[in-house]
Amino acid sequence: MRHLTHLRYIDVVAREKSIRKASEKLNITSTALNRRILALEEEVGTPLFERLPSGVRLNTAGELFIQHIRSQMTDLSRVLSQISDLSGVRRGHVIISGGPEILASFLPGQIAKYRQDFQAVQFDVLRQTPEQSLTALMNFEIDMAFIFDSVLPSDLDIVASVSQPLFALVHADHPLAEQQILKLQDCLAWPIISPLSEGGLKTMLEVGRLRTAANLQTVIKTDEPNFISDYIRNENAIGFGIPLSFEENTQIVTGLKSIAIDERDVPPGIVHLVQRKGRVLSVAAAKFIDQIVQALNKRFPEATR
Amino acid sequence: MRHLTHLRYIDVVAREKSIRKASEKLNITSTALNRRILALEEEVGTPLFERLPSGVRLNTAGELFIQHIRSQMTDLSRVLSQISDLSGVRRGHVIISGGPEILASFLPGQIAKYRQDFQAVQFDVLRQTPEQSLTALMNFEIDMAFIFDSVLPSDLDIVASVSQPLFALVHADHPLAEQQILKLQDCLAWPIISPLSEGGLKTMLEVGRLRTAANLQTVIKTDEPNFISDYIRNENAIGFGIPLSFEENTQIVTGLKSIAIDERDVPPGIVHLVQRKGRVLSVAAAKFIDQIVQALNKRFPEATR
DNA sequence: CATCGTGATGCATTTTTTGCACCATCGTCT
DNA sequence: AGACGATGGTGCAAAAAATGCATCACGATG
Repeated sequence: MRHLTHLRYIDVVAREKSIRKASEKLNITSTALNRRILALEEEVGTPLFERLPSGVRLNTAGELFIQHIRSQMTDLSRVLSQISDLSGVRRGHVIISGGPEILASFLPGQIAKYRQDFQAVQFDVLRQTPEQSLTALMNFEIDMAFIFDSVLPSDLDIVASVSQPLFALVHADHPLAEQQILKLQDCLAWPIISPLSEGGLKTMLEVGRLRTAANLQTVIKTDEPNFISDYIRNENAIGFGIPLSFEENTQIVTGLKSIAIDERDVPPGIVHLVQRKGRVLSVAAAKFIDQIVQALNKRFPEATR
Repeated sequence: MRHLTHLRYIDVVAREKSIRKASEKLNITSTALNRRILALEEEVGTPLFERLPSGVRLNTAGELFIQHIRSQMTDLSRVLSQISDLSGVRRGHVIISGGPEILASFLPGQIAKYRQDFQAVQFDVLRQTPEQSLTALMNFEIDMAFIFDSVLPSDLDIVASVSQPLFALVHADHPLAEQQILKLQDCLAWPIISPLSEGGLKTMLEVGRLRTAANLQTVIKTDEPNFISDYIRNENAIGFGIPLSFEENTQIVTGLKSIAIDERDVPPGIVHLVQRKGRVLSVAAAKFIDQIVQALNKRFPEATR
């Protein structure tokens, strides 16, 4: 798409903050790229970049303009997606980001299910912090994001929210495995695998620790649900997670057991599925969101809204 | 703007429904234009126009695409307006449409007032039926429209609404001129100037006629407020209009008098100021809307919302 | 059946874009 | 302090793209 190419040039320069770097990435000479930018600035009537000895940087006008460029590019790809949808085959590209909690069990399953029906749809799955996800959304870099237990700015549309209580994860042979519900105090006797990054799970557990004065013995810090699963098969440790990170009936599939933590000890966190406010997604992305929402409603009937 | 030119080509072809006609309008040969379109279709991967012996017509994909094009063009001009606003001078282009009732007194006054502050802003004022206004809004041809007493589709944002009771217009020497309020029956003895086009004023008057069984003697049909003003200076006829079409104190300026019709005879109509839903207007247009809303609130304190 | 108007196409020409070599400027490292 | 390297900007020739002219093929119209 010739049109798109022109726009992409500016976009890459803005991202690379250097004409020469960008020109390499785009496989053209810096001369050509430089001239395009000068020509564009001429047309707009005002410089869009500040020239620094170390490269270029967007000025205010440039920020405004690049925002428009990016919006145009994603808008165009949405339209092309709609057009290709007219001929029957659903093509498209869906870009999603989320934290480690969300990338483990639920999302891969949903994408696999979606791709059973629409094989021509390609997915990009990014692991990002909530802050990264939010700026990526605003820069049109991703279509949607899962945000776990974080404050949301007002320029987002919340597509779905699901309440996620804290669960302890233990081996099926663990002494606690037969409990229906656990107090945080019950966990004191065993080594703990606790979350590493700030926010989300870590905050939840922190709240619990303060409420119950339970001094948990952390032996490992990690955010990876899969690492936790594998580890507690080897030592009688206790890991923590939210239902979205694990299979619906953990024990059958993996020999593990997930046990709810008493909500009086740890109040549930909330996972939001968000998109940029007012943005119209491609057919592929919109349909995928439909599926996600449906799946959430089915699996967490009371916790979803 | 080179970019804009490319897009405009497609847009004009779609409007003219003929490559040759469009090429004349754009001052290029049909060959060049034709090739551009073929190239574009190649890039998109599917034809956008149906070729007919009488010209071309957009197909479904084309409709989708042209919508995107138009949205892009107006979006771009908005961004450029914002950018030029950064340097202090407010430039811009505001396109407004409305029926004859709205174009007479209120709107010219408001535009004049706005241009006192911002001389670099250019206005296009179109006279259109409500239906034309609505399609023009959806096609990004106009920034905002005044719609008088018509049903509004849901893909519009109503910026302001003001209730407009029916007024009779008479010469200052007319026997009825001293009345504070008129029943429709009072008008039977004089020749009537009634609205010509369907909708708006005509509907209001029709409702009154049915309610009161007043058989008004129409001698002239016209929609032009200025014609009505001029005519009733010459014959003791009665015209009708809404406050927005006339000066605030008619009698002083023009020797005419406007007298409210009893609202039990004719319920007031509503004038809506609308824009396309979700569309972000240029700085110039947004500021103008602010001014309009403020002016409406000031002049019709109870009738505005 | 001739005529008119439509979009498409081959080819020469014009315009635009690109690449190379080089310059001026500034930060950085020796 | 001075050499070095990286940055964006520019003159000029080559390459590429867009344009215009003449012409074709097709269908509607009178």
